[in-house]
Amino acid sequence: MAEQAGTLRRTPLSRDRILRAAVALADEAGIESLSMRNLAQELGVVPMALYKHVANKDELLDGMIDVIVGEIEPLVPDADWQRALRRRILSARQVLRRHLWAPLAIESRNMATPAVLAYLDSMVGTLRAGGLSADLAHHVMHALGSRILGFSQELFDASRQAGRSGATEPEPAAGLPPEAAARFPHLAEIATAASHDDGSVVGQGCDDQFEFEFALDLLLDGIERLRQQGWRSAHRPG
Amino acid sequence: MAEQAGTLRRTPLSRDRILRAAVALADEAGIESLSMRNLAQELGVVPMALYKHVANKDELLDGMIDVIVGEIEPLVPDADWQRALRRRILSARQVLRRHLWAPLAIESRNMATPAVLAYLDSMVGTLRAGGLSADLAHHVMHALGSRILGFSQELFDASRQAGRSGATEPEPAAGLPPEAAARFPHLAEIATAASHDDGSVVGQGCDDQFEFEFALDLLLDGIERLRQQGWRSAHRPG
DNA sequence: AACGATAGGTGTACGCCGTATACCTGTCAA
DNA sequence: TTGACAGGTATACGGCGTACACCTATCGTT
Repeated sequence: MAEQAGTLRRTPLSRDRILRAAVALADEAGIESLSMRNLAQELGVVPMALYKHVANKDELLDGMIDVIVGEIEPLVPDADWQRALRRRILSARQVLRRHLWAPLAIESRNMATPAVLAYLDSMVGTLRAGGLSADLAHHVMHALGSRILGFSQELFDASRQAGRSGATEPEPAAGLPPEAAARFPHLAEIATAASHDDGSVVGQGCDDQFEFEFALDLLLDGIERLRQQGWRSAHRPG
Repeated sequence: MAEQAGTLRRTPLSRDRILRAAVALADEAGIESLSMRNLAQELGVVPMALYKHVANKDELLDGMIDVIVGEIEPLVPDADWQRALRRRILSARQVLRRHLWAPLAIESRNMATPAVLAYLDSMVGTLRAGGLSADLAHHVMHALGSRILGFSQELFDASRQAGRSGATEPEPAAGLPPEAAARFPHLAEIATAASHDDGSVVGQGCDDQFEFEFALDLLLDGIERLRQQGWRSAHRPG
């Protein structure tokens, strides 16, 4: 392409090009194969060239997170704070479904990039505009936690596996193996409960999107109830 | 100690001794400095010796998780499912506060060890005994997510920092720096809200334990309400 | 037109990491 | 006495992030 002899130069590196390539590589090959060396190769460049544009790998990861935060739908004003928040969070979730490595990356970082802070700030703004006290809004942000960014760490979660290898298809196998089902009867029972048409098991028949919305609405409804009651923090009544 | 000349042999390795040493090392020095080499040195042994007792580093991490799951208080029967669950989850949280590396380790593993499954199974048992349908119990387990194991991934969390380095003291600094407070007014506002006697900011004055219980109770109360309503899943009415 | 600064890509090397493989050695059953 | 075997050792390989010294094309200034 741009690699012909002599005169034609390769398109130059830039922080932005690096970040987008890194996101693409993590999307396709999994976060565990995102190394400075692999990334450089992908860009047709020697590894150390990257360091002219990003300080180190941690900063690269921060930049990648900023890229995907930038993909979240902007805030849509709505008189109903619950609806506005819900909509944006579900948009964030759609973004993360395209970038399965992101939860692990976010979890492993220190989280202080301006893009993330701006996103969080606007979410708090929605809460305040909806009539929540600063006090309550504070606790709500903690309660929602990573759900605000569109993910939650499930304890039995097929997508975690998928997030490492770049597998996009939904992992065919592995509910409870039969001998485990005998040892853990309650897990076996709920594995087949809430299954769908196919009567399949957790990880197969279990609808991630439904589980996410179920938990989200449980929280949002509880919060709205507190707001209506004019909830005030009663702890450490100093 | 047991290292004297000739006759006295060093106390022999064992899987258990390795796991406990690994947990101790992660507790003290942070998970990022838990390498097979460091661990071996800690045990006065050559790195490859460990591989006679654990298959590889991933299995080591699984074993470490099992160790800490074993530290969680056993289930205390209670007529009130909410109280029983709450008590055990808060016990799990106390355990994790002693092992700040654990959330990151758990998050990064594939999660299928029998010890964890047994723990989850007993929690589901509590829900079922409390009158929740298998269906509802299933969704509840997803909704609680990692909170069942006593942690939640906060987005602004000082303990994540602490979880990497082995710092045990609660990280003195770092609320919002002043120029950030100007750019993110809502964050600045809630940072000082819900502060305590000292009027300090998120990460300083913010009471982790309170935030955890606030979110937990929000969920548990919402669930109990659903149970009383005889909630049934209405989605995908196939 | 010549030049020096500078931005950006290169090459080499260091010290970590996990772990495969082969080897040694002390213990104990036969 | 022997020989199998469990468990600790020695060496080595390929990968990682990245420090450091180097080269080179570009461009504003003289």
